[in-house]
Amino acid sequence: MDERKKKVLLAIVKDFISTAEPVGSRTIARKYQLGVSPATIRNEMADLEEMGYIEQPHTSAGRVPSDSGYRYYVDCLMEKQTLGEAEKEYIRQRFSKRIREIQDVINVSAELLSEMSNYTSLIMGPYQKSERIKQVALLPLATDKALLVAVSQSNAVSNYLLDIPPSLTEADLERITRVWNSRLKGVAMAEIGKEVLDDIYQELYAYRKVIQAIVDVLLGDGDQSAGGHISLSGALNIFNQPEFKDLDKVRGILELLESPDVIREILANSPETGLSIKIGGENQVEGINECSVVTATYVVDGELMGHIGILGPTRMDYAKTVTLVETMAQQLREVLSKLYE
Amino acid sequence: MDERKKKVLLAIVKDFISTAEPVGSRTIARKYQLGVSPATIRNEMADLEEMGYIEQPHTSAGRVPSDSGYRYYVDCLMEKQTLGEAEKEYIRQRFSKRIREIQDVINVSAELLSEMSNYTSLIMGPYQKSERIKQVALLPLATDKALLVAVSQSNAVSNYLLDIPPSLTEADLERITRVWNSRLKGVAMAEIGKEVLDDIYQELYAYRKVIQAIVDVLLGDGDQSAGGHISLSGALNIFNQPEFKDLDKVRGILELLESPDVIREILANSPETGLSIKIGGENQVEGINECSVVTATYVVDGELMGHIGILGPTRMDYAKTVTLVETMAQQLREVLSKLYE
DNA sequence: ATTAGCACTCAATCCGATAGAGTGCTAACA
DNA sequence: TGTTAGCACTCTATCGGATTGAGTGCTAAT
Repeated sequence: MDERKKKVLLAIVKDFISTAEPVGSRTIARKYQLGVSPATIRNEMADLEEMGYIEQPHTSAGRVPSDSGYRYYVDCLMEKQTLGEAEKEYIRQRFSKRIREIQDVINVSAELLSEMSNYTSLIMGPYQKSERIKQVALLPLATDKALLVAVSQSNAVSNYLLDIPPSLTEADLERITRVWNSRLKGVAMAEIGKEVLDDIYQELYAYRKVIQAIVDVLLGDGDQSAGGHISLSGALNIFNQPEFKDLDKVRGILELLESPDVIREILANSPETGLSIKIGGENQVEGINECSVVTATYVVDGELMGHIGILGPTRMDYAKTVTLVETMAQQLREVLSKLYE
Repeated sequence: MDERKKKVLLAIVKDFISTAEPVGSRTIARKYQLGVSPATIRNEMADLEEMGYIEQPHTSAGRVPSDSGYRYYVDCLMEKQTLGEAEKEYIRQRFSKRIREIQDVINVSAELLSEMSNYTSLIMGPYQKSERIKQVALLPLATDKALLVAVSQSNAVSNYLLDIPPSLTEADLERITRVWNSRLKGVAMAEIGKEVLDDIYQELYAYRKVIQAIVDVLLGDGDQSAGGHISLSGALNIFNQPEFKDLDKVRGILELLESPDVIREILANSPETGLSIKIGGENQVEGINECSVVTATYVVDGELMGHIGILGPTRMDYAKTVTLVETMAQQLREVLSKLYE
């Protein structure tokens, strides 16, 4: 892979990303100064095609990057980009209001990501398990039902209806709450292990069933199945992409995005740390083989809180998308840390 | 409007609803036994067109019902329909589980409506204002923040973050809660008028600011702007409609449906009681002039709780849709009444 | 009043010609 | 040996014209 081939590949990828049209040798020679004639470029292109980096939709069309072409671009050719001052200012401004609980932060982030990228943004989290309990309360609703209210460090509130033995009085509930709060304030959900519980059991042996129910509900899939809340924004941006001018394709994608489980799967197999870029067929999830996904995680206090990502066509503006995802993950870390202090 | 014209119009509407193709005189003569020749039907059709009930996409095409044509069909020609036993059973079965709080009921209803109609279902409610308060609680989160938890008669839980004066102690909060619950249990939100409040103010004069904040948040747009929660299901069903095989049309509708406010507007101007059918241009909302909306309200205990509706193309199966909406509104009334007892 | 017959209209479909973009190959050139 | 100009070739997209077929409106006969 000599220098000139790289330049040609870079030109093809860039041009195709911005025009969505197969790019020919003449175009490259004209728009990108390589100092060689179209014929030479054609030779290089033939080589690149043989290497699998580009392909031809049909004999007399220009070349289009293949998945591996994009991969090579992303790994070796792409120049880092940084957000403009105006964009940074816009982000700051959007984060400057309405931030009381974590869900506000998540929603704003999702909107920002999709607005600024023109693709679809996905955010998963915060994960119940990495949250610290700030407070719980049990409100009696009926003789056999109570409402469990759990507030996390980040002011996320969860409610669960609990079935309780009718014998429990209001005073009982208050006592459970009092003990629980005194022992478990600030403890991460995941750490509510047996040791901690034993402590409480000792004191509240009579109520062990209720305690167990509370633990189950807090740890388990009380709210959502594994993976926390899903926010999605800009799903309809896919209508902007010329490669999705086909009704069935659009429908397929939109149907996938309707399922939180699919979104969890899309986001889930990205690494714990750093950025992940999945290009076209690299995606495990069936049905988004013409899409790429850029994901990152956000971490607070050393705990993995969730994943964020952008989904767009394989012909996405990787440089910009990567910058956006990175910036936003960073923003999330900062804003959430403040919220947690 | 003689008898035969009605028959011809009915045939046109029915045929177009089921085939989505303009219907010609020959088709009518063949498929619907009117005992007359195509030529006669053509004459009737010319008359019907002059009356504005049908129109021609172009000279050599068949006829298509106009908005007024559908209107006449709905008002005068449509035969009532009733759900099959299998369908009723399916509804019963879907309602037989997971019903603990009102939102469960709403979600199941929305899914059922869209599944069974193949159109898009919209549900608004329950309205905060018609809910009765079962219980409130104030949990201290920080020195200047408290969580207000309000549980309604139907076990709907709402959470609000309140800013409170740092001077308030935990005991203060408990006292407010106790007085509030003893005075206002079972009172409808809308009835928290000045008289009731005066009563509380008297007892808790020192806390009047907090009380006022609570009232504001419960009554006002604490949660959503006027109109309660919005559930939507089956938005992608419009991909099934041949008249929406155009990307831009689909996009337009889907964009509208992304906005809760638009949905509120669509549902809002339907009458307090009974069924409403808005056909095409009869809809006030810009952008759904090629759609029809069938709506009804659900009422519990004499209180208007919310609106439900189905949105589909003007060429919708009105008979079936009406039956579905009516059935579901009835179901909602029943299930919710049980939930409230 | 109804109907058969017929001329007419118009969208949709198919077909062939054309234009244009782009390639690969060959031969010439530095 | 690498580069380039030239050229024949391929394939898609587009456009116009002919054809088809469904359906109408009108007229004249029943």
